[in-house]
Amino acid sequence: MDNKKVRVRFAPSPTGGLHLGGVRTVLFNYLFAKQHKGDFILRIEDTDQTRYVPGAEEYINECLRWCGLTPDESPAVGGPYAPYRQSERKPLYRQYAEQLVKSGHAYYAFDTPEELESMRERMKTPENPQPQYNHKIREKMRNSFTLSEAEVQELLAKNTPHVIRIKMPADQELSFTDLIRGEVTINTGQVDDKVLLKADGMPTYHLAVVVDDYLMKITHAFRGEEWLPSAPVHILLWKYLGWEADMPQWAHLPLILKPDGNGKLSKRDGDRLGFPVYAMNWTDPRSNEFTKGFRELGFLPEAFINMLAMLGWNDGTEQEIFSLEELVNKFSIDRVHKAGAKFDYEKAKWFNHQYLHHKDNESLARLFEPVLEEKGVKANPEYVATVAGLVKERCYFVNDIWDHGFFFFEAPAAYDEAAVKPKWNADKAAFFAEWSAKLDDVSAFTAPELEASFKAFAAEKNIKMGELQLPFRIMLTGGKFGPPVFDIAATLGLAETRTRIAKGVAAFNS
RNA sequence: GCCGCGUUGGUCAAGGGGUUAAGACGCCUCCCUUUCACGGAGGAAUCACGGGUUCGAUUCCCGUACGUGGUACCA
Repeated sequence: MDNKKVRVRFAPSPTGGLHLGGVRTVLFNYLFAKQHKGDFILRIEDTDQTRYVPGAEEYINECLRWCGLTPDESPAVGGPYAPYRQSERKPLYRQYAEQLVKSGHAYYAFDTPEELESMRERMKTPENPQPQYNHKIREKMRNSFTLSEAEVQELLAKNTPHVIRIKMPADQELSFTDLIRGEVTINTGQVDDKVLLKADGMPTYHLAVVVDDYLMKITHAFRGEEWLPSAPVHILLWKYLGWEADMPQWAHLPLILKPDGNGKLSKRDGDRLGFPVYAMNWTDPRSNEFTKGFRELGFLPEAFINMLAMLGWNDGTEQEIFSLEELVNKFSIDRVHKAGAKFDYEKAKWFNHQYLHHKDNESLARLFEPVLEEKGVKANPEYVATVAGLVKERCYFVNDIWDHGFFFFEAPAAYDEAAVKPKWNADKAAFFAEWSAKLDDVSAFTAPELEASFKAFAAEKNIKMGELQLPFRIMLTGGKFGPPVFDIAATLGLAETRTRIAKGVAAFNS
């Protein structure tokens, strides 16, 4: 279409934790930008002062950082189009709203909130349960259509609170091309005369996106599907302001839905169904309500990102595991699904499992370090890495390393005696005592050597391997779990293995 | 109510006028392993419905149903 540098933006309002769907929007923006060697911008849309939540912006920054989706321009790092916080751009917007009034595409409205409320009450009918301030109603309200020029000027001069609303055409089919949905047509009569500039002088989203996207030279605008119905307002604004040639291409992303149907996924669903919805832990500073995040639950950022990418997009092959870099290369907006996707936490866990399974032991050990610390365990990094390597394939989360390998850090406190005792006898007790004594002869304290020795001695004693392996495992771990027994013994080392055998034999004998 | 968007197994989904309609998650069976897992081999399970168009529709068109979003001086 043109060879302008690609510039996209993620424009959240700082009202709370960052929803998984928001992160996906960030992701798609980021992938698209990076693929086209373009810029990814973070713009904070804090035009609603009543909804501003302290800390939310920092939280968003941290989420992006954790995910590795860092913006090229943002309130935090600045950039050539600063400021990137709409509240700080406040003085900018009024002139454009006024320009629209002058050109006849917008008008002053002096209706008070109470008047609006009463209008809605009055006009409400079963057929029209939600009356809009539209081309019909505006004839009945207090605005620069119904008021004389003189009256308007007087009200303005007296600083009467007022808003500026767009004048939507009564009946005009407006079409545009959506990168995901193709041609979309909406009748302008269907949407109300949206407020552009609020009484407090702040722009609404509708004015602010258009003005800022223009000023910041945004080329592609990706946003959630919930914006589709108001797209005509934005498109008209681009036209009325005379910027049509610079209008970004639109892409309305499908929504992420509740797993059990009925509606878009919300924080509440996470609480209800037992999974996270926010990227990271979030505590609402007002209500003190705490919400658990993917990060703190043990998700790896690369797994989280990968999972999100596959929620609504695929590359047409059977590949499901993609690095960020691969995603940047392979992402294409026209392969984004049109329909909303129900979130599947089981699949999300599977992604994390995949990443954990294939992560190198040293990194895993580092991630596991805090857990060990919390348990009050001191262990050298090499040892932890070995353990991680042994148990990682059965872990979904980093924390699971403890559940599957705690016995590497502390001797079993109790034994699953029911699994051993029925078949326990003096021969077996003798076997372990003697084998334990022979352990010095093993050429190297490794799993294969140990197994060979164990096997040979079992044959000598004429006891089946199978009869011995389970008791051995239980001596070492306390129960029927863990990696292969000889790996455990080799990792534990000679002294510890011996101690545990002795303790185990004693326990089983009693 | 009105308007927009959507609809392939339970979920994510490939495909798109003629196919045995991929694959993944989950579930089940078996193999490996005398723990669990990993891995491997199988299995159950799908084109919302009705009309067209066509020699032939899951695929194109139109309806209906259902889902979902919007309908704020919130984004």
